Amino acid sequence: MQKVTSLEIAELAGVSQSTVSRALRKSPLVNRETRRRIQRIAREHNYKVDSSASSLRSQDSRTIAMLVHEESGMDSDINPFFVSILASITRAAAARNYDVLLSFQQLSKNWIADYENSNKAEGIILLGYGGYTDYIRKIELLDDAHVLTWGPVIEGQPGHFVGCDNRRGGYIATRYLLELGHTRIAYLGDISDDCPEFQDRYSGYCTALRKAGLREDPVLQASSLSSTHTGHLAARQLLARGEDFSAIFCCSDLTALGAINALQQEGLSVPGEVSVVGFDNIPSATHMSPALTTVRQNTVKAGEVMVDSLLRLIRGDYVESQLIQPELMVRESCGPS
Amino acid sequence: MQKVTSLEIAELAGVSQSTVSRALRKSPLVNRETRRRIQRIAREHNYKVDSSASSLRSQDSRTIAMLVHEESGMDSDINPFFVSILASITRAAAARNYDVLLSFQQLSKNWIADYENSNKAEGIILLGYGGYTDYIRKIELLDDAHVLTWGPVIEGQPGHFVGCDNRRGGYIATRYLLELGHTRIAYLGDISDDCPEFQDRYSGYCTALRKAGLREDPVLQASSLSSTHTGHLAARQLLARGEDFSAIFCCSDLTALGAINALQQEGLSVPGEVSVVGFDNIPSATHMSPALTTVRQNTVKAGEVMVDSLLRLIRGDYVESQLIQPELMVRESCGPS
DNA sequence: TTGCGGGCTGCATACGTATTCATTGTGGCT
DNA sequence: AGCCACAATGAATACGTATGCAGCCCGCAA
Repeated sequence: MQKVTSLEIAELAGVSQSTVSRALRKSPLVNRETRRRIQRIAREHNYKVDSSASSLRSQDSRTIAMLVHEESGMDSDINPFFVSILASITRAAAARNYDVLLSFQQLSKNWIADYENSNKAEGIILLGYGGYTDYIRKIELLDDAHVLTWGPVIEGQPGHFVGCDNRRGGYIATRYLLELGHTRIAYLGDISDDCPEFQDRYSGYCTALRKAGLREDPVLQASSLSSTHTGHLAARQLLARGEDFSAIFCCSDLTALGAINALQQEGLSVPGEVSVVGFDNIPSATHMSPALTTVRQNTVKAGEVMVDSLLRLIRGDYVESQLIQPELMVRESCGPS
Repeated sequence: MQKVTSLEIAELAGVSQSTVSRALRKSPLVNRETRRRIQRIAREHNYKVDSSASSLRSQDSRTIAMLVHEESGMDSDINPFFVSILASITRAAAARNYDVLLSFQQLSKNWIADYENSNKAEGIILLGYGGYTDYIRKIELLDDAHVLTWGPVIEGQPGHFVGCDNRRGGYIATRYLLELGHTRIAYLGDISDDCPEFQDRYSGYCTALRKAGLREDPVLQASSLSSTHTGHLAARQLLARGEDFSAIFCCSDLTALGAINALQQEGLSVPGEVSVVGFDNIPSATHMSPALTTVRQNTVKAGEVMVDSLLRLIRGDYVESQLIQPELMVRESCGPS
């Protein structure tokens, strides 16, 4: 059983190889009936266009690369949020007839050469590089490659980014808690430069507080990354301070998960004694108890926007960074003050 | 800025294109110093071998496809276990200089044609098709493609599978609970033909019980898939029956997560009043409270075994289905009877 | 009748690399 | 000196497709 080529299909159909190629690419040049006949024969013989040959000739691989950042050596908890967005990107690409190469990478400036110069992919999507925007921008400019990053969108900055409107997310979450009557609202999340996205969420939180005539209080903030572990630790830290608070806004759902566990361990009920809002709307947010009220990042839309933007970038069209608007998903983890 | 080819590198190095090609593939035919010079020049000019051309000429794409099953239309909770194994496969492939094409697919017999006949990938790894082994076997035999599936390994059956020794996993989990003195041990998990892996875990559970002079009791079993949602429901169902039990063996960690939530909601403490063992060792098992005692499927090893087996399959070597041995991770969710 | 345009199709070629085969130079051995 | 083995390189070609160009046929108008 050896390889079927367009030449053999051509012979079987009594036409030339050119016509086969044209027929299968649905060129209007070839007669409709001829095309159908060729398609039928191709199908019957299980023929598929050789993608290497096709890519080589047309200089188009119809493939994009998706690089997911991973800390060196860590067998770490991959954030379910990234899994959602990764899946969504993959589906969006498939819907547009693009294949997706997946790779987990540590930070390095070589993947551009590796993927684009080798013609393996037409463009690259970066996930999990939120903390390295400056670095990304430099590479992107230097190698003028087709790179699109999920991360914080900064007005007027060069580079191509798509991200959630984190300020607004932090704002609507906090406003909701304020509306419920809470005034001592804690924030669990890193606020250093390393996590610009969390910084933005915090900034939205501050804005909401100030609009309500309140002020953020350092004593009600504890650092956490996006993991149950750090969420748990941060909540314990907060409790250990003995400060009064009736609500917590968490920088991510995983953080919220860890925090709720810590609270429950201390005998505090959620939402009875403490209200909690998360961020991300990971799938298990629905299934926890209490079901988590959280800020939804629309991953389906995000995936589509990212793929579309990348394809425009590849075509050479002008592409602006885009903000995806979040929305509050009200569930069971919050109650009145 | 136009494309750099091996021909230009050849001119720059004062050699022929053949020599460049050989040098970059580290052929022993080319002189060591020549090779180094060529490598240096290639690096300096950011040259990368065009993978389309290379694949076309050598008939080897050095790519594998990873297909993840997804139910139609569902935006479902992707099991963290699959995420782990997916990541591990990707890393293992990268370590062996293979690229990975990712795709989420519904069940169809066309992907083999799509990936192998088109020369996009040399072989295919299937994840999440545990319930469709018969179907897979048929396709695999018909198209004699290079397909490797994560799923239940059945003695003497054709086809290429790698999977966890689920029977043993169920056995060691249950034996552990028995050793702690429990005698009324419930099982949460589907036991129908649709989930052969869960069937096997159940079978291990039964074996352990019988060895201890006990018997499985239908009243202590409730159906659940691998999700927090169904786990929650199954636990409630069990509680509603009013039967006495002091321990639960769950078919997956997500199930255990949902079950523990349900128990805690009912005011039952874990492990105080009920001991719980899970299956999978998903990352968050460590961070929950109580930290979950569970059966670890070694995803790192699984990924490597799968990639190695697939590559052997591609080379035409003989490949046996393989069982990965699980191990019990003792944490905090179990106590004495 | 001739000429002309439009609808299809075929011919020839190029994409960039890997590899077979031939060739060159070099040194060692008889 | 003559021969051979061996190391290193180059020339030429094939992988399978996509596409510019040329050609054919047919119908229609002049």
